[in-house]
Amino acid sequence: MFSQAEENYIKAIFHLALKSKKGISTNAIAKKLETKASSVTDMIQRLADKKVLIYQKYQGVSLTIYGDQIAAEIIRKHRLWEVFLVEKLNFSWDEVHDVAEQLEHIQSKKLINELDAFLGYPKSDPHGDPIPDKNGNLHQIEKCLLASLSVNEKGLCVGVNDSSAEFLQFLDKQEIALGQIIKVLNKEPFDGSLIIEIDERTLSISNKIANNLYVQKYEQL
Amino acid sequence: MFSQAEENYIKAIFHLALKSKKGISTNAIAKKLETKASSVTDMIQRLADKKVLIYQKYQGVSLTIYGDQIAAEIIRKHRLWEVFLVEKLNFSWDEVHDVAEQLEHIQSKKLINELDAFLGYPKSDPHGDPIPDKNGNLHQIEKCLLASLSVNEKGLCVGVNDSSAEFLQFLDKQEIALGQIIKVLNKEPFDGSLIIEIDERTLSISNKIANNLYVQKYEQL
DNA sequence: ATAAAATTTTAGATAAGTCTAAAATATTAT
DNA sequence: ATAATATTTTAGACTTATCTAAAATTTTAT
Repeated sequence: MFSQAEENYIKAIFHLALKSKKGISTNAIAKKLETKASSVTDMIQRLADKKVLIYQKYQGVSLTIYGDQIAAEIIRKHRLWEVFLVEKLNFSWDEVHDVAEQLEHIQSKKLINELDAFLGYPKSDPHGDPIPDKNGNLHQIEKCLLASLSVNEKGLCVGVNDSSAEFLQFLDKQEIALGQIIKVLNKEPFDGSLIIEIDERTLSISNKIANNLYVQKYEQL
Repeated sequence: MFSQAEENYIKAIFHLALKSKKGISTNAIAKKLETKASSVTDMIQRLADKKVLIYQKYQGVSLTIYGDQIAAEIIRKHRLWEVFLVEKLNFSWDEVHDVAEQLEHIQSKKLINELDAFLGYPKSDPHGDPIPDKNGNLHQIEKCLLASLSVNEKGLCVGVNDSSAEFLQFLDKQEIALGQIIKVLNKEPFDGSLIIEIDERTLSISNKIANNLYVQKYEQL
């Protein structure tokens, strides 16, 4: 059994490890959790004692298989609760995060498995991120950034890279949603912006937007 | 904002106050929360500083109006979650308590009000206890103990006094459930046991059982 | 290769919440 | 009314999780 603080560290390290492959630095964890490096050192020493991660002084950490398993369970809970909030309780996709951060710490195997069934065993959360199954297996779908598509390629909008409320609200305002087909009409070399066709509309989107939207290339569908 | 520990104290004091009217003693709180009297003294001093309760050394405590309000919110959350667990997630009424104890601490006004709507604004939880409304108003229905009925009186089974898993499982085994009509056929003066008619069956139940089942007298229906 | 800069760890402090043991107060019984 | 008993509070200690400031180590730049 882990405290909420411990669970937050485990989850943060798991997310950081997805993007880096190398040992996760103390500072990276501190930044992610908005805390001080010294606090991180304390906590990772404790988590190392509990066999959740491997730690060598000054060399950063990496989760053990056990640690990965725990992280997957927390992420499963977080994402299932997000689906629940959006599908059943009328939350919008930019409102779910803080509440899911709380709900992910509730301890009850039955609760989460029944919730999974109640929701119809969803495969991904409202932001397109995959939901680990009961055994912690995370099935990543084949996806790429919209920015990586070439002119005239089409993609199915399947996820967001940035889940901040600002970005999600921007997408809402532009009526860009998961499940839509996006075709790249043109790419501007100067600033990396894209002209896209979506839902029979033509839109211009910045490079930053295109680098935060995931699509599944059309030929992969 | 209150910590989970503080919320647990507030709720415990609220429940104790329902049954006693006088100031709630340190020992009573310690017993209810399975902790030590010295820990209780520490905590009630902190809660008194926060204006949640009135405290005079050696004289016990009583919640302020503010404290009552907070207690009602926590109880509202607890009971709404219980309804959710039973109605949507296939929990039985003897399984909900521990999970609801965790869920009641989740902070989100929107969450709880949407949950309330999603459940169809239930008036009582699976044990027949009333659910406070948004404003903390608790609408107690007219009810009495089954043991207090006279021979030949009928009552609608509306709640339990003891919510322990053992008692609830006993009721399940005997197929006694809320919403059923119970008629008292006979009362045994020697041990206080009752012969009752329920669901076209005749049952003998002990005095202890009859003192833990709430009914609404037939003429009040 | 060594100095400067950045990162990480250690040491010591703080706050919440708990505990045990001892002291203070209140209650009960004679 | 006073002694015995029970309850409550205080004092001091412990754990978790955090912080600041200083020391240790690693990385980077010249």
